[in-house]
Amino acid sequence: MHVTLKTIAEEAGVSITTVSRALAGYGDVNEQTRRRIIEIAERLGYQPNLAARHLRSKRTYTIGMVIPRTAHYSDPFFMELVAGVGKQASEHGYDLLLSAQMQGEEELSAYRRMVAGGRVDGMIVARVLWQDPRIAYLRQVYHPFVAFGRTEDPAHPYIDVDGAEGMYQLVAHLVEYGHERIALIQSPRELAFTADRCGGYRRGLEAFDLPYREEYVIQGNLTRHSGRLAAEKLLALPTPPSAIIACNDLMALGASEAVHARGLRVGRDVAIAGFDDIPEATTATPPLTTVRQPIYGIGHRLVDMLVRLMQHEEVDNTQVLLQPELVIRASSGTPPTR
Amino acid sequence: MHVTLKTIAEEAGVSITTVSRALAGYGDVNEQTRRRIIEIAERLGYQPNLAARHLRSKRTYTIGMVIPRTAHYSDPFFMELVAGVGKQASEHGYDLLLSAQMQGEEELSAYRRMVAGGRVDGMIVARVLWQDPRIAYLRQVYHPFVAFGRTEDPAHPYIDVDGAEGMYQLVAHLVEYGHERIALIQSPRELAFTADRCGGYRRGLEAFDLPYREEYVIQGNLTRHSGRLAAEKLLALPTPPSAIIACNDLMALGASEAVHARGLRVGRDVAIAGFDDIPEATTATPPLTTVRQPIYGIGHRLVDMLVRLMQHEEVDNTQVLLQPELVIRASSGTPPTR
DNA sequence: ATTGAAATCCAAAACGTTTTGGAGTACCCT
DNA sequence: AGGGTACTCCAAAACGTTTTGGATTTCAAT
Repeated sequence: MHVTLKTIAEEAGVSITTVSRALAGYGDVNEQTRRRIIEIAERLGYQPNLAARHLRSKRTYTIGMVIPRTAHYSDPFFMELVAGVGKQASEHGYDLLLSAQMQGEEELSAYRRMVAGGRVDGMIVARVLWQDPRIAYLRQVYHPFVAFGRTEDPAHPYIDVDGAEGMYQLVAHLVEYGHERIALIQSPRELAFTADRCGGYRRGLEAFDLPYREEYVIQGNLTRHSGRLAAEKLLALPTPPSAIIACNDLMALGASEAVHARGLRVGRDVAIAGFDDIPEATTATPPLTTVRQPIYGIGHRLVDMLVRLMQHEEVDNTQVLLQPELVIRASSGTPPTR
Repeated sequence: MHVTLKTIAEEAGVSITTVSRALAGYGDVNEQTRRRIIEIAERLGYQPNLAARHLRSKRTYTIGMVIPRTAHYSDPFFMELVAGVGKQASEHGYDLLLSAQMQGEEELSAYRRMVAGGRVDGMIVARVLWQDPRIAYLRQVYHPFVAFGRTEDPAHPYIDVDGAEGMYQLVAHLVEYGHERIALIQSPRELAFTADRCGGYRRGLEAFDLPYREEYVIQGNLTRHSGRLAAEKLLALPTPPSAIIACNDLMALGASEAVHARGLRVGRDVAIAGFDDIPEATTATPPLTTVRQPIYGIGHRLVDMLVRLMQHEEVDNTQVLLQPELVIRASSGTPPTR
C-alpha cells in the first residue's frame, strides 16, 4: 500500500495538517510530536506525492527544455548544453524535463504543454530564432525563462556570446596568416545569431580592405553534411577561396571532409575555421581553429539566472553578453614566415 | 486568468464532466456538443493541468533517468544515451525527466523521489552495479524499468552488449597483429560489466596461450585522467606491455595521451584499444580501435521495451544481449606483413 | 399505454497535498 | 477573576482532473 500523509496521521494519532506542518518544519508543532512524526515517516518510507503537491502549491522544482529531434544522431551543441543545464539544475535542487521535438508547431505545443500544463517553473530556450514564436509565447504568458541567444526585437533575459566580435577575430586571424580570399558557410537566416556572425564577417573584410564576394557566401543548415556540400561548391569555383569560415564547428568539420576528398590538405592548402568549440574540435584531424563558446558553463549560468528569476529575486543583469575567445589550432595553417 | 475545465463548462453551458469526456473522446457525448466544446477549448487555448491529471489518473507519460553529476564536463556515454532515449521517448509521446546526482545515497533518493513521488511511469537505469541498490529498489516496489546492463543475481529486464565476446575479439585482434604482452585498464569492480569484460580478456589470453600477468591489470575509474595514470604505470614497468586495452574509450584516450607524453607513437610503438565507440573515437589521433556499442540505438530500444512494460503489454523478450562489433582503426597499428 | 433500450448528460467522490482561520489549553500578569 | 499571550493542534477548503453510478429524455417496439 502506498503511504500518504493520512497513513502517518493515523499511525501517530494526529491530524493530516499536523503531519504536513511537522514535516515542512513549521514552528507551530510540538518538538516531541514532530520527532515522533518524522520517525514514523522514515520508518514507513514516506515519499510525498509530487503531483498533489504541485497541484496545490503551483511549484514544481522543475526546469523545462526542448531540444530538436534530429533524425539520426545527437547534436554535440545541445548535448553539451543539456549536460551543463542538468548539472546546475540539480545543484539548485531542480530536475530537468526534456522533450525532443521537431521544430515548428510540434515544438511550440511542447512548450504549451510544459508551461500552461504547469509542469515546469521555468524554461531554457536555446538556439533563438529571429522572431522567435517560443519567446513570444513565454512573454505573453509571463512565464520565467532565459534564452541562450538574443533578439533585439522584444528584449528578454538572455546569455549570449558576441558572435560579431568572434567572427571579426577569425577574419583578422586569417588575414594575418596571409589569406585574402575568405569564404563563409552561413547558418540559416532565421537563426538570430546568423545576422550577428555574418555582420562580424563583413566588418572584418571591410577592416582589411577585402571585397565582399557574393559567390563566397554559401548557405548551410548547421549539419556536417551541409558544410561538406557548401565547401565542395566553394572549391569548385574558378577562383576558389583559400580560407573557409563556417558559422559552426559541425559545418567546418564537414568542410574539412570536402577538402580531404579533393586531395587537398586542411591547414596547408585550405584554411578552415569554425565556431562553438565543441569537444570534437580538439580531437579532429587537424584540430579545428574556432571561436570558443563555453557551452557547458553557459548552461550553468542560464540556470543560475533562471533560478533567481523563478524565485522573483532581484537580478542585477538579465542580459549578459560574453566576449568570445579565439582558439587557434592547426586547421588554419601555420603563421607566415617573414 | 488560467483556463480550466470549469471555464469551458461555464462557457458551453454544460457540466465539467461533459467537457472532460468530450475532450477525452468518450462516446457518450453528443457530436454537436463535442464540437462546440472543442471549439471553445481551442479558442480559449485550454491546456489540461498535468499535475491534476496525474494525481487523479496515476499516469504521467514521463520516463525518468538519473545520470551521474560529474565535476566538470559531460560524459559522452551518457549524453549519447540521453539523446537516444529522449528522441525515442518523444516518438512514443513521453517526456524525459532527468536528474543529475552524485552516485550513492543522493542518487537513490532521486529514484525514490521520481518513483514513489509518482513523477514517472518508468525508469531507465544505466551503468548497472554488481548488486545494484537502484534495481533492488525498483524491483521491491514493482515499478517498471529497463536497465542498460545486466546482473545475474536478480533477473530483470535489460539490454546489454556481450562484453566478454567484445574483449575476446579485441585480444584476438591484437594477437593477430603480433602482440604478446597485452595489458588491461580495468573499470571499477562494482560495475556489472567489469566482470564480464575482464572475463573476456582472460579467456582471450588463455585461448592464445598467453600468461595472465597481475602487473598488467590496472584499476581505473572510467575517466580519461585515470586512463592516463594507469598507462603511465604500465609503461614504466621493467617489461612494459606492447598493447593496452581499456575497458572504455575515455580511458583508452587517456592512455593515448600517456603514450604521447612518453614520446612514443600510438599504433606503432604501443597499440591501444577501447570499448564503447563514442563519437570521439572516430576523430581522435590516431582513431581508436574499439568495440562498438550502438549507444544511441540502445537508447531507442530501451525506451521501446520500457513503453511496452509500462502499458503491461506482452513483451516477448525482456533480456536482450547484443553482439558487439569490433571496429579496427589506426590505434592498434598495422597488420603484420608476412 | 407501457416497457426497454439507447443516447446524453451530470453530481459527487476521489486523488494527496498545502493553507486558512480558527479552537483549545496552559500560563502569567494585573 | 479577567484578560492577554504563547503554544499546539485541527477541520475544511482548495488545487483541476477523471471516474463512478446513476438520472433524464427520447423513441421504437410491444
